Amino acid sequence: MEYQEAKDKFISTWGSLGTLWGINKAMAQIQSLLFISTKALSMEEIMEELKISRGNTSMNLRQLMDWGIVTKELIPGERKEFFTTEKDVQELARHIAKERSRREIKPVIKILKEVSSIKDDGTEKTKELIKQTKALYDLAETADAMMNKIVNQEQNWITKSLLKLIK
Amino acid sequence: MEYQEAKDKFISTWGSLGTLWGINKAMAQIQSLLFISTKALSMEEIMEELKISRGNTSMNLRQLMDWGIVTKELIPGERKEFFTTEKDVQELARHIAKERSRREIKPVIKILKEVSSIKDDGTEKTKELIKQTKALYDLAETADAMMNKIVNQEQNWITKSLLKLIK
DNA sequence: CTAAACTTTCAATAATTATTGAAAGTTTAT
DNA sequence: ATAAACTTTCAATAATTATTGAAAGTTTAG
Repeated sequence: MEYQEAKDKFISTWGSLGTLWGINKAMAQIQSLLFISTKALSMEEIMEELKISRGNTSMNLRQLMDWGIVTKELIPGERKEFFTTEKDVQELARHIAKERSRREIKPVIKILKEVSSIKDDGTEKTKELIKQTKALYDLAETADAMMNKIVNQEQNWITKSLLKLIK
Repeated sequence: MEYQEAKDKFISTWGSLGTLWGINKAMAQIQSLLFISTKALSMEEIMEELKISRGNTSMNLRQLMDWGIVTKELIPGERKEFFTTEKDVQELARHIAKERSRREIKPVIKILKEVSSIKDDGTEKTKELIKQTKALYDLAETADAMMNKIVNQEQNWITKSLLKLIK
């Protein structure tokens, strides 16, 4: 496999994975492109490379910046803006996990808490609703806390101990 | 908040969360409904409750069965089929994690391995592609292994206790 | 200040994905 | 074997989501 084929394969795979995780294709592809680029890219270069429109590029770059994984870089003497993504995978994972927790998991946990706190009127169906949503609440809380803990630790400590556990 | 409101809130929240995770709305809603139901439900009851068509119900029940989180239950003397979901949240999480790993994560890991194994032609861009996809590969492998480990903990615990009992 | 260079916005449109419902298929009771 | 009870399939359609491109907005050089 040559460079170009490998590059295209990577970008399209990452793009389709993004879709499954609630991130749209263009957004995931722009991030992939930046991730393997050796230099910051301009909007023009991104459009050209991925064959997407100016508007699409602009909107998705903004979203990536909102997620905190892409940053503008001003190059002296250049009028246009250049973009780079976080290059360290650990840091990237940390950002993504943090955002997903904030945007998706936390709001669900809040609803689960509300639902599991309704007053028990003694009927079987109410008892079941309370019991099951309480169990989900506990699971979601634990999973969320665990994810944040893992993702916020210093790389080596956690990787080492987990690798020990796994192996 | 009364029972009906809490129930609706739970089903719609869970439904919209599903969408974010690559599971469609109807599928997530059917699972939620079964999750808080005190008894197995027929297709008729599910359609009625969620206001969805017969075809939609049938297709999504099948998908849920493919995921291994819903099962058919035959009730003696009844001609129609009844459905239940896994009621234990740990077991549910285990199933979902296992399926996601198999369907989404493993295939991506495979591509990452391929891409990161292209021959190094000495150019900077090839070196960068190899370096970055290799880093992602390591991260994905670790994360996947970790997830499976965590999610299988409960089972291991149970397995261990059972083994003790048997021996 | 003005014009060129560049970015953002957003209504229109395209692409994708979910849903319906009726016909075809299957199973079971008699 | 047949008819009723039930489930599945799938082409048509609806709903949702992504993308375009041109107009409006912004910044900077001169």
